[in-house]
Amino acid sequence: GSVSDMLSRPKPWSKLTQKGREPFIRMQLWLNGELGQGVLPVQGQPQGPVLHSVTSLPDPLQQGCVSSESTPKTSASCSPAPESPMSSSESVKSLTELVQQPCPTIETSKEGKPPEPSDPPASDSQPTTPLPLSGHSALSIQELVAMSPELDTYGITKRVKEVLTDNNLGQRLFGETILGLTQGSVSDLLARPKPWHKLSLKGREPFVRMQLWLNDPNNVEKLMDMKRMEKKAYMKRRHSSVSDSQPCEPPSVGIDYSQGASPQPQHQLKKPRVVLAPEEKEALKRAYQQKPYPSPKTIEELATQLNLKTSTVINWFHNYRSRIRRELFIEEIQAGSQGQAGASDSPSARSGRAAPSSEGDSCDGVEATEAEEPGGNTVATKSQGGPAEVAAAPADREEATQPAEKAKAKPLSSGTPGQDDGEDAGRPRPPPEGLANAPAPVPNLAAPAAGEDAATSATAPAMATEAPGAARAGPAERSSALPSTSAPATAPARRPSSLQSLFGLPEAAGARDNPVRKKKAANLNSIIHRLEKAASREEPIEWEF
DNA sequence: TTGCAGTCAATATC
DNA sequence: GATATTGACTGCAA
Repeated sequence: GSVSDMLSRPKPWSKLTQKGREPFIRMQLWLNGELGQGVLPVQGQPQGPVLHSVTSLPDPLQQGCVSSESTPKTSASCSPAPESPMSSSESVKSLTELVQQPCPTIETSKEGKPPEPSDPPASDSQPTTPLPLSGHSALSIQELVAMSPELDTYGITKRVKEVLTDNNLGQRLFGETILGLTQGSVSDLLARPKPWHKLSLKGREPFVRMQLWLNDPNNVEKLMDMKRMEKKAYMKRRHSSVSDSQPCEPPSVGIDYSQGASPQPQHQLKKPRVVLAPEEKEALKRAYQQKPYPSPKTIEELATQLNLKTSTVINWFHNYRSRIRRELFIEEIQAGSQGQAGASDSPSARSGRAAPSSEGDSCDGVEATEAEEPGGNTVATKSQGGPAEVAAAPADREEATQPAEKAKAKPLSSGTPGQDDGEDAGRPRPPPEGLANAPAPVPNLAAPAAGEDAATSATAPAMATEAPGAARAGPAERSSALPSTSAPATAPARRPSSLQSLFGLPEAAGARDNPVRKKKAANLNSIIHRLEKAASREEPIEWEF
């Protein structure tokens, strides 16, 4: 719809916002042949991200390519003759050269504003966001992201971590300066990188930036310089504030923002962060095990029973699903890189990193999944329960996903099945029950009733069948993979070698994770999702608590 | 409307 | 003080 509208009623450049200009830039690039069809599957990718940083570029940078000129000029200004469709390789080559230059990033931010510790990069897309590239880089980074060969995200993060550690550089500085991300995001990214093919274009950007950053050893030096400057600035401020006290720093925490120009009384608006109690988490996890995609009604009930806001419950499920998925990715990667040691190794590896997480909640799913398929049991337990059926298809015990948690739960408590909610033993409720003792009103999601079963069982077989071959179609993957799969899959193939040199990569790296695993995971997600969908549609039976 | 990706930012932990 | 965790939010797509 947007495309149609845009094509039929294009707004004049001058009336477009930066964001609004993006599509035109893309079109121009596409017309120029700089963006091969498959190369920039913008569509596949959740909108705009690609040019996101372009829009957020500091003006000076923008001028490079995304100038006030009419969009069409854009590419022209960046790259040679607009008419002579620069071959991707050529364009890439030029980009490469640009990129290879010592990244101006640091200087930029440095000059622009002394890295004031306090300055919260305006909420908007990091106006101060350092971009590792100069002028043209604005677009270049986008292009690079779109055209880059498959990168080994795991390897990149590993290297980055090493470099940061070796040089005693913090995630915050690195994130804000090089990636334009906050410390938390950087930490998450470094600890749990998603495989390249599962990343959207936007999601790939940080990795490309990291790779570019790694390519130039000088960058480390620059970052260290920045660190020094930051420290200096901090000391200065500290001193000054100590002497003249007041105005500056009381702001400390949340006030930074208000100072800017927010007319609203932010302090009051600030709502306290919700912190779920362990019992609540356990309860939610159990609910998740039973139903990763709870119906609104179920959510409502959960919220009521746990005395939480429904939005909190919803968010929790979203986050949990998402994070479990990521854990799974890591598993894949690790499993893949660690000499396919086989499933066996994963558990340990897992425990190594994920486990640490407190109750290891985050990994729950993963572990389970991995450990997986305790499958067998699931089947048994779930007798007729939805997923259970699926299990029927040996190959796909994947469904274990949900049960997944179980594995994890185990440690928690070899709980007695059925306890708290007076669950009936026979119930499919995942053995994990760790929470048995769960003090809280842990809702017990009973297994779907007959009705659902019917539905599920009906579907299951079918899916099972298709599983092997169509594995990748799994929903989980589907969504995330769609864009990536389609694009990257093809792109790398015909990608100019220059790109490889640019990224200093031997080639598509690691992502070649264990296909079997991938398949299983995809399959699993697919099955679960469908089952849930089907089950919820049925409605007849609600989970019992 | 729902689910997801990507993030932020508060808070917990090391 | 740095890093890890996690609830919430934004923007999209289907």
